[in-house]
Amino acid sequence: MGYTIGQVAGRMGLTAHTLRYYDKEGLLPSMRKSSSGLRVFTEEDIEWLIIIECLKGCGMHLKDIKHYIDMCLQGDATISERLELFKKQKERLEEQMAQLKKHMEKVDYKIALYTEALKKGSIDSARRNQYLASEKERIFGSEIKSITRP
Amino acid sequence: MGYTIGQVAGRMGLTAHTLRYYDKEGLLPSMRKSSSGLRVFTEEDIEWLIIIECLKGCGMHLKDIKHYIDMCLQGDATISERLELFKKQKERLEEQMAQLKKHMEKVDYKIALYTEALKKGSIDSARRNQYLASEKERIFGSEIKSITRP
DNA sequence: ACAAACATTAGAGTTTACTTTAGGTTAAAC
DNA sequence: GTTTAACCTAAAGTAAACTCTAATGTTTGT
Repeated sequence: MGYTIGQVAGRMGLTAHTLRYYDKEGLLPSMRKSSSGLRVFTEEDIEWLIIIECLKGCGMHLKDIKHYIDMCLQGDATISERLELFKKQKERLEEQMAQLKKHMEKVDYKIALYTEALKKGSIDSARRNQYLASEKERIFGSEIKSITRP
Repeated sequence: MGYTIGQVAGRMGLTAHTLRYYDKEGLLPSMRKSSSGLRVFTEEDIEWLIIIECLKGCGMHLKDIKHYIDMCLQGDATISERLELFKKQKERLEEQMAQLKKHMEKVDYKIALYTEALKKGSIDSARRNQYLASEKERIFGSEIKSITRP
């Protein structure tokens, strides 16, 4: 009673290759093989896969997922550690979110600039040079005097 | 009159390796070398670096940055294409943002679950099994009947 | 004039999460 | 009973953006 790797792959939206890879990486602790060496997926394996998908859905790396699985196998003693893991993950996500927002601001600025340029037919080089000058000032301080273009 | 690779690297917060890599990838179109083969960074090179940093700050891949630089070199004729590039980048960022928000929701759920578990000393296996069951239903439909754990 | 600090190159290595390939074994269908 | 579809392993390949190595060359300071 069980599923073949192909059946599970199809159902889970993964490839058989990926499932073998997960197995090799120790993400499927309940995996068993038939006498002839074929993987037989049971309910338990599928549950682990669902957990893996959930954690991937948290943006977690496979290494951390592996660590989580190992902790699960150790039982309730690791609950606080598992909570910590998710808290750290939340921090990571928040950082990424902040980063994305900064990126978005820059992109919006560029879109505004180029939308304007498209109207005029050429980019506003005064504005462009002003940006470069201020960045140079920020990065090089007073080391650079000339900020004009050759 | 110019800067050495080490000076620029230090000032820009990059390594000399990275600058050589950028040069090799064609991201520094104005790079010149001294008679003895050493890179001499001019104002213009630094301006390109500032532009590269800005675009990296938009979350853009180096390949797209290279493309952008090539378009800049072609002048005002490419303005509308450059605008398109940033609009596409904005879409990409919005997608990533949506993804991150989904991740965050899942992580928050896990934190709630484990915070509760920590209080009780063990995880709520009824709740856990309910989640697994609903996911299995979603993924496998009616194919799986038994949803209990061995 | 010579050492220390800094530069050069080509090319190999790193990371993550797969994906592909090659060469074979097993199971299902007819 | 044979073809074919699906499976196996081990190992190499991929992408991005560096990062490092080794062997060598150049510049600067004393």
